[in-house]
Amino acid sequence: MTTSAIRTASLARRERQKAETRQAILDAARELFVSDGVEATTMRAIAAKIGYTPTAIYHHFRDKDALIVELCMADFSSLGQAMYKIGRIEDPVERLRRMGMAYTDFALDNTSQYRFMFMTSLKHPILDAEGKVVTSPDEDAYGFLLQTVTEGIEKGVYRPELSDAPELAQMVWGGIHGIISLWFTHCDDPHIVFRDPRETVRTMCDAMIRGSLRNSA
Amino acid sequence: MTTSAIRTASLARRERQKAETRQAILDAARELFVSDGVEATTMRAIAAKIGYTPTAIYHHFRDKDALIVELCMADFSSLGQAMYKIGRIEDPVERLRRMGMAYTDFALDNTSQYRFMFMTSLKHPILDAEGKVVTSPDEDAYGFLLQTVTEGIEKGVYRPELSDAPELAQMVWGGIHGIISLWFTHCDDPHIVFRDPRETVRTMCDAMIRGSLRNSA
DNA sequence: CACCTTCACTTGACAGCGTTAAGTGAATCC
DNA sequence: GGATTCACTTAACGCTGTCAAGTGAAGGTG
Repeated sequence: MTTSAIRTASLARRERQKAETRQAILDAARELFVSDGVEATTMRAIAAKIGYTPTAIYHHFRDKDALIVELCMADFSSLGQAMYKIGRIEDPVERLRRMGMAYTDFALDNTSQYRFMFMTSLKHPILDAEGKVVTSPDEDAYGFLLQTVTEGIEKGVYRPELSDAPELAQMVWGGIHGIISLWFTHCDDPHIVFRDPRETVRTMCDAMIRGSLRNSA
Repeated sequence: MTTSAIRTASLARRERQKAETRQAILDAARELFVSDGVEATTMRAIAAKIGYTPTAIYHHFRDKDALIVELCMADFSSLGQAMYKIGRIEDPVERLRRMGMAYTDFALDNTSQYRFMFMTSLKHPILDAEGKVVTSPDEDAYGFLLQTVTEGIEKGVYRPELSDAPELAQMVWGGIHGIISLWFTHCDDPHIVFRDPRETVRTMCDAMIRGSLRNSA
């Protein structure tokens, strides 16, 4: 074994060890984050869970936001996968409907992640290791949505006045997001009897799509 | 002047003075709250603005949430007034549409208040002086919405499968809320070109209502 | 082998937050 | 004139995210 080979081997081990602690931080953070939510998850608690001091975390993540963003990004890949499957549906209208329901399922199954990614304003844009702005999975999902409504517009299935793809996409996304987020923040409100958000979303999708189609069936 | 008259007079003065400080706290808090948002508004900053110590505030308000809830309640009366005017519109469908737009205008004109009341989970239910749960103006507005969709259902203007008033109300409320809240949290996102939320809401209301009517025009 | 460097991690703090128990002093009451 | 009330202050508590400086083991190099 040459000296350079030894160097690279030990370097590799060091990096592997660092990656292991990094992963340990992520695992501990995920557990707390999912069970307690963002704000109740403290750097001190994460550190204690893996037997480090809080400051150790800062050698692996810029700040708390960066740590949690990384957590969420990993979970969001499952949304991406669901969207990918749905992408094979030919009819852009049926695809849109299915995307809406998949999005809803994801939100209700990953409440902490959803709350953080879509109901919080981040301090910093998401950056990768080289400092470039990252295209996160939720933006992939948005691109997917945009493409789906664009296809519908191009096929002429929507009413002529609904020709703006971003507006249409934001209408659908916003609408679904609203039912979900209102439910998250207000489902304990004693004054309001909340309906199952999944059913309300379904009703909304049906109504919104029916009202957007050219030949309103 | 009898002794009891003196007593009530001085009592009244004391109470008036206390009410004045209370109002001063509210005024200072509103200014900071509107310009900086909830989280950036600290008890210490409010107190400094009126020349008191932070603890003084706790003689007038249970905690920070209670103070801000009271602020918001006052501002929400303008939404209530707008709703009241709209209530005179005969056609429940047109009324619904107008309510949606009034709600949107209110949200975009009172962003801090809206964010706090609808995008935050409160720790405690809102209580009045006697400790009873308060019916806040936003719940009045919800009741208004509920009544409007109920009227539409009773008049038979909506499709027969849309017979659940709470679901319909939550669909409309949630839909509008989603566009607004998504815009609040993500309008600075470099990946997404956001359309004017007012226009997106209008498009959504048109589509949702058209898709909900029995004789889809 | 001995010295030097690297760097993951710790120590000990800082400034800020919401909140509270105890104290003060002026106004009020009897 | 002494007792009482109470709006407000003082001084702290425990918590947060975060950082500058230090430590010590591992690895590199003469």
